[in-house]
Amino acid sequence: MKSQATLKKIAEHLNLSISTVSRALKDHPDVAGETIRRVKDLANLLNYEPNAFAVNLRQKHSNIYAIIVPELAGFFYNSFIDAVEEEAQQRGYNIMVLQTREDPAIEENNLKLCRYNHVAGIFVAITRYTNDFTPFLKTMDTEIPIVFFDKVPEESGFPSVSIADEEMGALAAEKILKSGKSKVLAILGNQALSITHRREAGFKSVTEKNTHISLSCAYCENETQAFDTIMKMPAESLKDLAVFCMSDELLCGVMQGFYERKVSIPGDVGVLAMSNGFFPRLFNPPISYVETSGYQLGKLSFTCMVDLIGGVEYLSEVMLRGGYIENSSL
Amino acid sequence: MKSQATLKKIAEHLNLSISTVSRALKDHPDVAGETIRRVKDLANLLNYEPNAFAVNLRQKHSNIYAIIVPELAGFFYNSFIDAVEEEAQQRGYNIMVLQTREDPAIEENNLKLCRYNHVAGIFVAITRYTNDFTPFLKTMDTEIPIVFFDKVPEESGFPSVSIADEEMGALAAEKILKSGKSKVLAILGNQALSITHRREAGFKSVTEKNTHISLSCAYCENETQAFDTIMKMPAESLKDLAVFCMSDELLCGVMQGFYERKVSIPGDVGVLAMSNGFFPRLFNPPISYVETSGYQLGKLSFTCMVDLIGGVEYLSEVMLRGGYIENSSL
DNA sequence: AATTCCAATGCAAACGTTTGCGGAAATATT
DNA sequence: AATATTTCCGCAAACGTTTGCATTGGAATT
Repeated sequence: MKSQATLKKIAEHLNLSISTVSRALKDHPDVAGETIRRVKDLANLLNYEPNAFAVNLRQKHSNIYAIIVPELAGFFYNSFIDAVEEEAQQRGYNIMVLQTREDPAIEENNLKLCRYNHVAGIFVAITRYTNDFTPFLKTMDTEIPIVFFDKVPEESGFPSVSIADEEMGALAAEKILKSGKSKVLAILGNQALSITHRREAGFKSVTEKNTHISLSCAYCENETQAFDTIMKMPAESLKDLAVFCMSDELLCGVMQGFYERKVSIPGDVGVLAMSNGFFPRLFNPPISYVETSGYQLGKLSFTCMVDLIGGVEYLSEVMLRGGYIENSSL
Repeated sequence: MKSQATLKKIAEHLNLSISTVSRALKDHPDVAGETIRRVKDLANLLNYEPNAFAVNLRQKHSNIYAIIVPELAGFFYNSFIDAVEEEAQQRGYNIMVLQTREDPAIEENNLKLCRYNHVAGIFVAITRYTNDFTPFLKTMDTEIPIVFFDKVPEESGFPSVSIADEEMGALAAEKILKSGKSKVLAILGNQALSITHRREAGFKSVTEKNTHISLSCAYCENETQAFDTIMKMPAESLKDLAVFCMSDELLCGVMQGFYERKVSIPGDVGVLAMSNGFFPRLFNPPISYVETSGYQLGKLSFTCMVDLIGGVEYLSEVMLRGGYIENSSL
């Protein structure tokens, strides 16, 4: 039923003008206290709720921030979203989450949706296949501020917030060396991704200094490939080995492989991951990890967004550091 | 910068009326082919994109569906979202995801946002504390169709799509009995939730028929409580025992407990869960489970939504069945 | 008593679309 | 050659707000 209540209807009921009603509802000093009361009472009675379309059309922007991520699955982005949502709520903004499924075409479509809806701002972690940034430039042209996070464009110049991947990679390598294993295997992600480059570079910067250990690397697109990598390893190499997994997804694959092959951790093989902290606890033994906090990344990204909207000109590329959480896998 | 291109500007450039431009862009038969071409060319050149605010204001609804869930973390809702998104994309709709963090106040606020933005429809899994449904009724009053899924209101009368919890609970019990263990422990969720009631009822309907086994139940709010439950069990009870976990979250807690206490699975203790299938693989050994597919639930919910919009009057409460996936934990 | 001032309200334009209706020119039908 | 039909286009209203600028009546100031 219920043709929605509008300012117009309230105005007619009360023999007031639309403008007065509008102002009354926002406690504008120009309108008499008595009138404000009457208007608000009736508005309540009629369940009046402003029409966002009209409001936004008038003010030319909405109070919604968009977060675009490759995948919702996993726990990293969720904590990021939590953080951003907290900040947004406080300021009366809302969050809309979009996922790209690692598909640049969907990513482009999502950006379009954001433009179409004039969102207040966009937080985006790009897909692993994104290399054409014109859709982003096009969006920025419409004055919609964009903050890249986690998966950020390789070439700089965009406002971005990410993990200090090199440093964290180096930290991981140091811990791995301390384990005293003679062989090291690094399970890395897609080679096309800059995040892989950076973590790898950091990791190698440390291992290369120690010539007595032998390092091998495997690049895995996903959990299954990580699993296969472990399954295909000759048995003798599964001794005196330390494995570094640069992501949760890879860790999951690796651990399934180790379970399957019944290797003893940390006796024969030591394991260290980079993670948000959710998955490492699930394994037996719990996995030691270098922490990459999505939550903190979210908080940081939000302040970056606020800066951007405030007109800060220097395009900052912020880096976030995390610590080492020791469990019993190394 | 960039004052956005509008119909008006295009019209002025081409000495046409706004209406003709509008129609041209949607290939209206009333406008000449030649004109259509000219309009579209210029629109492209100027990067014209319609203003959603204006469009929506005019048509009184948006092309966005909202999905409201208690938590994004975990994998169940993600697969649900995937499914709904697939269907929506095909029809030119988009999805906006909102989370309530199990807080009815946030839930109410999210509903408000949906009303405010006149979304095309809402899919909602209610929080575990939701018992006042007036915000939902209020929303339905505004003609926004709502489909409840997974966590649905206890009292019927709302269009809802959920797992056939009783049946699945019974199936789980049957499998557990087949394991031949003499003791059974059921790790159940919050007692206030109808989902808990239903799964428990189904489970008990089977176990009660077999008087020779001893069943105990533990109600756990979260992973930690499940973990604690296991940790507090006397050692002697960890023999000849089968454990049923009604959710992934609880399974995670339980398995950490078992790891910690070094119980042999399935030798001493058998484990069976209800799950989407993601987590069970991660454990050692992989856990057998009764499957509850979020993906299928999503597909089903969408058709339910379409029905609802199509004006189907009978308020259906659809149930989804799943099979048993045998791994090596029981 | 005339002037100024302020408090309270209304007018009207604007935001960018969509769409029913009507009109003019061109074409087809007798 | 007159009428009927079709083809193409524009007018104007409507969607629900917000807001700069009047306007009104009455109180305060001279």
